[in-house]
Amino acid sequence: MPQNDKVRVRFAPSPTGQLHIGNVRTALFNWLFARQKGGTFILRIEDTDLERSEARYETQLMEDLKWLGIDWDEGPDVGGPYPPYRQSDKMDVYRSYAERLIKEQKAYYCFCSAEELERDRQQAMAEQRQPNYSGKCRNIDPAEAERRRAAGEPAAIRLRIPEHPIRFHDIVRGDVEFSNEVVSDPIIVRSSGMPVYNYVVVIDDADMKITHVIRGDDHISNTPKQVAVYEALGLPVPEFAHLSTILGPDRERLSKRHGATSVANFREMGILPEALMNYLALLGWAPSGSNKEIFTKEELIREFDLNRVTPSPAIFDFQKLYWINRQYIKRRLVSETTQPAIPPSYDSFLHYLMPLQHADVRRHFNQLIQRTSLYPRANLAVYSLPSFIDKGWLDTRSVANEHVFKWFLDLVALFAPYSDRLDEVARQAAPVFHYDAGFAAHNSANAEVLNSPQTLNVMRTFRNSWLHQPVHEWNRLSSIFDQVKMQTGATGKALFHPIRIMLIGSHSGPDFNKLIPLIEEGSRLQLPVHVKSIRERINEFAAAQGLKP
RNA sequence: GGCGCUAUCGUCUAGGGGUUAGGACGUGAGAUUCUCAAUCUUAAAACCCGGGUUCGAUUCCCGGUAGCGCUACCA
Repeated sequence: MPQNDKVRVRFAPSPTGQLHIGNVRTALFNWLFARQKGGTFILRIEDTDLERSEARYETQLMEDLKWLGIDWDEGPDVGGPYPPYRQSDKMDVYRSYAERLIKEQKAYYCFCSAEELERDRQQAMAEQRQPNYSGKCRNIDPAEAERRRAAGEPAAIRLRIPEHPIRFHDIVRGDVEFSNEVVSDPIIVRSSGMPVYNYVVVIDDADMKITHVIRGDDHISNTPKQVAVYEALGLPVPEFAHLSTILGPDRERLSKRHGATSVANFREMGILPEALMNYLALLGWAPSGSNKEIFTKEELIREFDLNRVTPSPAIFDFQKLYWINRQYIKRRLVSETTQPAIPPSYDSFLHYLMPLQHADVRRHFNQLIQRTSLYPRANLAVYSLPSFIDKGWLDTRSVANEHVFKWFLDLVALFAPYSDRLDEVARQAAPVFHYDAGFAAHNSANAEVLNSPQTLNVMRTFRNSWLHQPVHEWNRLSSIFDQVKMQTGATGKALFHPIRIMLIGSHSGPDFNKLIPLIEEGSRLQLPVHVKSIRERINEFAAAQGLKP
């Protein structure tokens, strides 16, 4: 075991699909451990399965990690002292180690066919025995084996498992021991010449001087085989830490049918990266005796402790993630308003409010417009509105657009605290963009308010006050409400509910002091979807309702 | 089937031989702003079962049960 050495850990995903949240958690724990110990965090791409590996997943995986705030010191893109960092570039190394093992008789050629092996396995299962390899080729004379190979007979290479129990230490689970009875000689190189995962992973980890192997506990049963490889090769065995599985609400391994499972999914939902990191860190780990829930990245690095990681599997709780996300959304909004030095512009929107990449911002804007214009009787199938934003609209930082962005900023700032996911903002803000007077006047949800005795009077009075105010400055807003209050005697709900129905079609919604200015300002902007002014809304409502002046 | 891992409120967890078993999410109730959301207060809610060790076990040991994983010429 490497002593006094600097910590070196690695995250070794296969680029076969979207980065799964369980793997992200593994990456995070490796990274936190490395950063705390002042060690090295390595990214290695495990693409020995050439059939399923794709280059695009490799790039995406790196982007996902960066988005989350995880950086690496060595990897396929940045290089490092122990290249290559992609397994497919390393085949000859694996082969030469295998030849060495054969020469030292620690491994041997196996001529059994796949069908033969499968038959043995089935039989063992039927007889309720451990399905081990029979050991048939174990004692074939090396010279004989060479002859058969030369004759063209296909052969895999198997490792000779020692005759004693294999034990290793696991930081999360303590000492683990496997009887050699249950670990039968594993294949390390296929008859095709392709080496097998359980073998290459050892060589890679040893070559890269990995000190701690932190990975998912689905590897725990493989570990004895790997330890045997270390020992056969005479390489130092690292420390292991096997992290528990993340489950869905039904206690099955978290998968797509449970909803979001990839980093990309969470990003699209408007989960902030720091919220995701915070939540994931708390899934299977908690600091001693602490009641803290919200941790900055720095706090996580300082307080993380591999020894305190829980061995039991954890169910992924979306509700708690959303709650944490809300905490971070609020924090962002607060820091935005308490830092007046930052102009409320496109840039600040990009960098402070929407923690998203450019493409994401564009998509969120699009969604905002798309969804809102469909409200309220939405047919979600009709989801393709003009993608005006893509046409460089966002990139043109003209003065006019600065106003638009400022307005969007206010819009998001008004509705974001109502949301625990950023993608919810669009839905919340819908009434600003879409106003349907007929719906407002006849929606059954509004019936109770509409039928109450004071309602008509309040609506009429508000309408008159508003329409006869020549200039509606925001500081006059309260005086309008005071007027209506005085003339009708209505207060509280009786006052505000009818007016809100008239203006946004629903009796509940944000504070008028913020909402009305926002609507008025929006109505004067050149937006792709016209925001109806208060005046327009009042008039349309009156027409739909048959309201007389 | 075999082997392995795991087991504190519904969920994430703290704790630990004697505790009113703590916190958070969620849930219920109340307060509050015109409403909803948010916020605040508050309530209900847990040591898987059986043996052993011990004066005492939720905590330590053994067994059972259940869940999950592995059982490949996948990673």
